[in-house]
Amino acid sequence: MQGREASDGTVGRTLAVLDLVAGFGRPVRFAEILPVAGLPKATLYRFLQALTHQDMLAFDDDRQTYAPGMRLVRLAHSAWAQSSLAPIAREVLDELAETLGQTVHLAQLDNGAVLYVDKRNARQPVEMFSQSGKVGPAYCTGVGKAMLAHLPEDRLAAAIDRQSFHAHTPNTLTTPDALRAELAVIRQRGYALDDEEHETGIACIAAPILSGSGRILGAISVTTTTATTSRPALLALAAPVTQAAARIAATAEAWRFPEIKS
Amino acid sequence: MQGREASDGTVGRTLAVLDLVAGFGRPVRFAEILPVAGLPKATLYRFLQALTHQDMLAFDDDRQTYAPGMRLVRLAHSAWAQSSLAPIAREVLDELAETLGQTVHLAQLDNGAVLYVDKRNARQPVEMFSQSGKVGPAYCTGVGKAMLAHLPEDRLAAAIDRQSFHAHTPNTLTTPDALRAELAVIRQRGYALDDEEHETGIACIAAPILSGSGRILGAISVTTTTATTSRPALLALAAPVTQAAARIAATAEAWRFPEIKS
DNA sequence: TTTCAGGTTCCAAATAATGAAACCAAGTTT
DNA sequence: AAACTTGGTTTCATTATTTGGAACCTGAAA
Repeated sequence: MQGREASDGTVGRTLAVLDLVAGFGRPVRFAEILPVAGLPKATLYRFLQALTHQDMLAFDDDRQTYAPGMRLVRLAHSAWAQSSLAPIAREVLDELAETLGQTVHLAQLDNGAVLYVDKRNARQPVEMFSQSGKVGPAYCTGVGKAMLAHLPEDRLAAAIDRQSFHAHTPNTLTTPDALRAELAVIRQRGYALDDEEHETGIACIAAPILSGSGRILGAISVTTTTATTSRPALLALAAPVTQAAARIAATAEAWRFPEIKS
Repeated sequence: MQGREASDGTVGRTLAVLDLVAGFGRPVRFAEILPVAGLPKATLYRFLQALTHQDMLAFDDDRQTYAPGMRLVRLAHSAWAQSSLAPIAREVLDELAETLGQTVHLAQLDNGAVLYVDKRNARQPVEMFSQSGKVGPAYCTGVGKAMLAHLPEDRLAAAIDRQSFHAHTPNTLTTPDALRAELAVIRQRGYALDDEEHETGIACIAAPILSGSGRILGAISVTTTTATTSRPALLALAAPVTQAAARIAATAEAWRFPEIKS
């Protein structure tokens, strides 16, 4: 549930509180935060004041609750536009979703968890509000495993440490060893499968997006339901998905090193 | 270009640097930030370190540049989902875009500027942060004027103070007085028009979203091109737009005061 | 009226932030 | 190759800020 470790200085401590408030997923009152924050009353109070004053939190006068503020939305726009793979992958994602007619996700690894940065819905009138920014587990999702498989050992160990290994379904991998074994297969084979490991009836196939130097940048996946798509049909998606990932990687490469000295 | 005034404490100062970096709109180097930050080298350095360590900024080792970090995207997801009007207005927006077949915007006022929190493109798929989180001027946009028109005097004065009054087109209102006169009309009439004031060839009609107590919550607009839509046709949209705004307001009201003690 | 819990403010001590200056590492120029 | 630059990082004594226990509000309930 926690997250950041070295809470350097006042800033770190304050931002931890911000995370905390955001983590509730709903407006919260002072008294609800106090026990979980592990800070003295006065200190927490000052932090909340500062964050509110900075518009990182919004305080509802009537209900006396704190919620994440709009400044974050503004800042996230920049972050999304310039630090995520989303703008780079946009066209490939459009095309993939179009030709396959399935739901497509683009994700990046964030602190051991999967951070979805973009999504294309099959066709439906969007049942969930925009998934960008949403986080999910790494050990039981296609994109998560695809990325973990290409992490250097030290970072992998750290990431595995943070997994909850909750058995969402009978197929969920519930031990580090089982996961590591699976990752070896994925690395070898070039793509990952989520075989109803997160949600029964939902399967997906995912491919890692790797930089030229082999660093993992992100992953994309195509999600299907077992009801509508057979196992062979799912495996048939391996080629288009890995190819799309490769194209994104190539674009990213070109993008990151544009100005080569003449 | 600046923004927050009372830079309370270290946190405020640090977040100001975050804004600064985000404001560049592209990865920046230490030396580029230093002159505009107005901080001693060592101090700026420490701030950047802290922000990077906190994942609010991402540092590119190769290119030695700072860019907004992914933690912001994660946090913004919460903010967007629980503090913006977007989730509340979603259905109305869908419907409005569907029936009118035009581009629809949902915006909120943020620090004197317009913050777009959701959008429906004429036909295209939804892209979250690509448009959400974007900021624009208030004095020359439909949603901006619709919201300014319902601001209490003190906040209005502060907001007007922050407008640049740049003449984007011949129709742009370029003085506080002209703007105030227009706002009176808008308040009276119930909706705002952007008559090619921001961009030639683009017109829009916008309606404010007001709480029961008359507080301005946000605004919605329908955008059209003068090429495809005549003036009368645009005015004909007033009814559906104001009605949609009213429905959003009603939903917001219900949403904000759900649990009345029994 | 009393009690109580959720909030807010005080203030001396402890701590963390500050920033001028020194330093380092790559280039560039002379 | 020695002498500058430019861009970034570290030091450290000084100083200002943060800290948090405790006192204090304030509105609601008993």
